[in-house]
Amino acid sequence: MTFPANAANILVVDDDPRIRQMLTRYFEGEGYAVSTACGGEEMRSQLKQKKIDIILLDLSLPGGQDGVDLARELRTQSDIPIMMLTGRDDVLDRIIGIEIGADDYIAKPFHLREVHARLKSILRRRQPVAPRHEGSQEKIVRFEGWALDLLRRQLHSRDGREVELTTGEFDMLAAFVQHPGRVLTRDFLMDATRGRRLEAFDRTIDAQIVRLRRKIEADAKHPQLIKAVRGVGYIFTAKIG
Amino acid sequence: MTFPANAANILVVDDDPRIRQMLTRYFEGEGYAVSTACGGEEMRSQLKQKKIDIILLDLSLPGGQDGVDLARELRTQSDIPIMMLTGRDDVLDRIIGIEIGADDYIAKPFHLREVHARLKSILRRRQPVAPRHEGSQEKIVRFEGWALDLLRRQLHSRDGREVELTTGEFDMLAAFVQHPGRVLTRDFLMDATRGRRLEAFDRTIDAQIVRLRRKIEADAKHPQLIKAVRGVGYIFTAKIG
DNA sequence: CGATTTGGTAACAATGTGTAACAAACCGGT
DNA sequence: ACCGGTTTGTTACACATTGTTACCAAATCG
Repeated sequence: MTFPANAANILVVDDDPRIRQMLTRYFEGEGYAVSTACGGEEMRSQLKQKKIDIILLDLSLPGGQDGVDLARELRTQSDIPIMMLTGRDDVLDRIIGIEIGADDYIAKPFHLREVHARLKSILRRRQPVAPRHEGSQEKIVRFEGWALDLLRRQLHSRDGREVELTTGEFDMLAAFVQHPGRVLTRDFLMDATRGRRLEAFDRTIDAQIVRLRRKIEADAKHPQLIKAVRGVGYIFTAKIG
Repeated sequence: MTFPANAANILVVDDDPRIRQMLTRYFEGEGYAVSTACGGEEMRSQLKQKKIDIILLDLSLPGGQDGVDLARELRTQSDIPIMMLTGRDDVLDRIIGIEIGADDYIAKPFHLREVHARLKSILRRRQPVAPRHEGSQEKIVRFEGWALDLLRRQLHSRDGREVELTTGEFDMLAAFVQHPGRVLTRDFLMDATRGRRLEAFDRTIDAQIVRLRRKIEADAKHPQLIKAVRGVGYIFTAKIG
């Protein structure tokens, strides 16, 4: 299942309630889910309860454990991205933060937009996009003389010749062969092939269907493989071999 | 094999040529073999070529990777003793150095005799350590007739001939073979190959992809190994053997 | 059967990638 | 420090792909 980048869960760990509130307000406004903790104890309990995607951690916390300790502790247990918030813009602070394993560092006072920008950057580069299919073994799907290689993203026709598919065409066809004989809604296809939502009056899917049909249907006027289901979406009607 | 402490191979990593020269002259005068590097790149290539017994490493290096980064990287790959050289005698510096895994720490400006004394001390401590177990495990990845040696940073073609890759090309290919069948975002690739962030309108990755393709794709016009995924990044589509 | 809705498609706009050419940075050897 | 050869980053433009709009035809409805 995909979600927009800003559906991420943020955990803010800072002893200053004003900072917590500021960050919470801002990021909730941006569509994130925000949890807060004022110290290590609370942080641990939050982490146990919720799936946190990134932690904004104050470098200097009161009490026995400051941010450095917490960050180090976190690193031994998980690889949740950490962005350190610190009082001064000091090279040494930065070195410490990065050394501990923080993914970024930002000095107070900070601009919320900058925090947001960096946070997005971290979330993006942290992990490559989820695989579209599991395993690196052979995954070749055959139908009506065609052979679609899901790993190599290649389509071969009956005579073994490769038919080049664009990114979008391949993703679309892959979605179909993985759900043969089922009606796939435009919403579903949009999510599967573009990872986006379908807007009102959006003909993106239809246009892409036309393009795909032109490459794989014997007679694009009378499609045999991909048929429209009026008012719903499309269905892949070939038998998978 | 044992050797007299003075026969040790020293690698000096510092961007300041005066420092390099000073240390080289002195230690060569004392009977050591001295190699130098002014940055991370050179350090790695020296380490590949020569058997190094101890590294004198400047804490603050210009460029993307400073001494802290390098020390951390080194520690993940070997246990060669490291003596950090740093600009100030700062407690924090010391803490950082030791935390990274440096064996000792000395502030500039230093007396050569003191460096020598500490160096001997470290080497004495290290003597009993078992000989390096480099290559104890090969890391060779095969795909489509190619063989990529991740430790030696070499690529061999089907007929065993070596194809020379630049640093950037190798890093890029290494990132791909380690995540086969996954879409890698430009952000991810930038982080993995340059350790930097992707700027807006940054075509660095694309340019590097072109260069890599020219070396490993049979037909760069119709890439089989590295395919673009529109709007996202690239995917390595070969089966890893 | 005419009105209305929905899908098919062409045409074009918007966006993204491929690539050459050049500039900048880097490296190894004086 | 300087120099020549590499390598990498940037820019510009060509080309490819996708998104949007408009219009037509087919299907559906009353």
